[in-house]
Amino acid sequence: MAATTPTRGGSSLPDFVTPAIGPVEAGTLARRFSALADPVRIQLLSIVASRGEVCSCDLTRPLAKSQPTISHHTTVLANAGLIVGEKRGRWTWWRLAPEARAEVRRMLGGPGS
Amino acid sequence: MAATTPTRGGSSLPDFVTPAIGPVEAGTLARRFSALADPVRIQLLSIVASRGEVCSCDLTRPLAKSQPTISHHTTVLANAGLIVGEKRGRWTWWRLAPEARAEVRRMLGGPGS
DNA sequence: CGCTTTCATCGACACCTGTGAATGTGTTGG
DNA sequence: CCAACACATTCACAGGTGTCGATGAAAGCG
Repeated sequence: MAATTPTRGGSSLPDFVTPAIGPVEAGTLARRFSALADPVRIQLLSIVASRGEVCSCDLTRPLAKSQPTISHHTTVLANAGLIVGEKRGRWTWWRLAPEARAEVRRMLGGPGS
Repeated sequence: MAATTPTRGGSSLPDFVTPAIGPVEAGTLARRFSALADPVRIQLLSIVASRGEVCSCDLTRPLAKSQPTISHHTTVLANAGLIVGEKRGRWTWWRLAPEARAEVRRMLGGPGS
């Protein structure tokens, strides 16, 4: 027999490996990571994080994207629970979601590399 | 005048906001998050992290995916620098990349929620 | 030497996603 | 009121991505 045989029908372990993370939680995590898997959204989050509060009209120029695109990205980030928007007057002000604030700053400025 | 006017052509700040994260670094981060933006890869990483060393043939059944699909996901994770593969005999053994080990465990088991 | 096993690659398909023009909705200001 | 503005929504399209069957390459086994 080989030195170290992969888990076939071995008796030491069940037929299949029990994942430490189940499919449901994996989907939740993947969906959250998907919200961060876009350069525009990373920069958008970075701007919101650095300025505290930003309206959409202040995002189109630095991100060099059209207004519908910016609106799309803010919606994605909001649905992921990373930012929250408040309509004041005719502007929508975006800031980091309080619950995700620490995590976002860790993701962006943390030991990413 | 409105209470708080968005940064238009204001004189207190430059015409456009300087993002705390530039486009290049944003792309790097986004690419890394893209590798985690899939439920199968999250579970795959979780299995590798919990068992230390796994060969591809031990992944097809718990993940309920075909062999080419597993090969695709391991390639993606390896290209992202999250896992490393070593060919021993006819099996390819996967384990967490040493540089990314702490980060991966934080991503999966950390205060993700 | 064949035969099997393990994995990677290719090709094809369905699906998802980022993008922007056009349009709609609500608000402000004259 | 009506015009201008900020933003969301709709629609359409190009490109990316997950998936698997088929095929190929490399390594062990009899």
